[in-house]
Amino acid sequence: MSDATSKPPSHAAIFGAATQLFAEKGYAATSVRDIGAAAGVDASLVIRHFGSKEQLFIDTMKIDLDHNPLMAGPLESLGERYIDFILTADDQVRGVFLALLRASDSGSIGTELRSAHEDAFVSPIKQRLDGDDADLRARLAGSLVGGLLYSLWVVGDETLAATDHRQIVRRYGALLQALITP
Amino acid sequence: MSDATSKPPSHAAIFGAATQLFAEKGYAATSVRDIGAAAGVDASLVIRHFGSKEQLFIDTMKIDLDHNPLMAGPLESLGERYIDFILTADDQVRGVFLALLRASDSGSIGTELRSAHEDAFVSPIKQRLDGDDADLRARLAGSLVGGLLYSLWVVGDETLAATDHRQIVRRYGALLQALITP
DNA sequence: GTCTATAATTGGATAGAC
DNA sequence: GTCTATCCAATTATAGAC
Repeated sequence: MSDATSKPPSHAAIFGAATQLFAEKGYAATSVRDIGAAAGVDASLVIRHFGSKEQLFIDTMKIDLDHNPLMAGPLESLGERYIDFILTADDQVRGVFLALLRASDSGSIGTELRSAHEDAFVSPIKQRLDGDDADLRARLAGSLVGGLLYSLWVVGDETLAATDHRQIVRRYGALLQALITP
Repeated sequence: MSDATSKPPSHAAIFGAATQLFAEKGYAATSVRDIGAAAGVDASLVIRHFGSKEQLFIDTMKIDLDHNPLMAGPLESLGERYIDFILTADDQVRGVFLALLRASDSGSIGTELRSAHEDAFVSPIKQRLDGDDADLRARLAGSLVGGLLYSLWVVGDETLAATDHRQIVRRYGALLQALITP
């Protein structure tokens, strides 16, 4: 961790290959052998470097949404801007969200999903809310946002996916806004 | 299907055991051997009767929400009543929803989730909506409802689970109501 | 650090006797 | 209709040579 030689190149190669494969094909459908092959190393190295398949999954599947510019904007339009932001999230975010969701029946992965959900969908909004029911409203906001991802990405509602984003932003954003500024 | 002798008792025993095990432990964690043992028959019978594990899963994991009495009520209070109805759904519904969700990366199971979502969360509401954007509003209602199940059951938001149902019904129901009667 | 070889298990599905 | 026996494929993880 401290000196430059502590992580061999294979470590990064495995990490990169695992990140891509898990996000593309999910946890169960991705074998340690697949990861090793994609990284150009033997499968046993994967375990040696990361301990277990599950640990590697937890290490790689992090949702990294940087919404600083988003959250800094005016509170009155946060609802619409947040939904717009979510709708334009990139493929990697979708892959990680789906992989975490589908593998969440394993205890430690469930914990990981819980904290990812909290960090990405609850806390950012909660920080900008006032009042004694701010916590409840932020959690319902998390449900609302998660529900859109659920119907678009898990269910795969094609009608919704084909709908002009601006319509969804307007209608669904208004609902989110009602939780932010009641 | 037509005469009484076409389905041996083992058929029903397997069906019942599979329904329970899939809902409790999920698709991947339930083996055909587990199902056979729980039904008191050999594992090979499971395949002989249902063709494959996946087919048995699809046959058993049906969400059966009877919301006739709910949907018949006044439209102005449908939002709150629907959320209340969802929050008090029984364990079986939760198990089936979770199992379908987590196994939905298999193509045919994904199709099953799609139709279950449509039948349980979109169509019932859509039938009571008017206007040219009724379809969009019904689909967003489905997202909203699905999102509540997602955060309660998949994420396992314990704060939300410990919150008085009436508070959730009031706040989240109002959002659903805004889609029903804008 | 890296690979070869393999352990140890488990899974779904099938053939064929009864 | 039901069971015994088995096949075949795939998995994660480890031991040990280099």
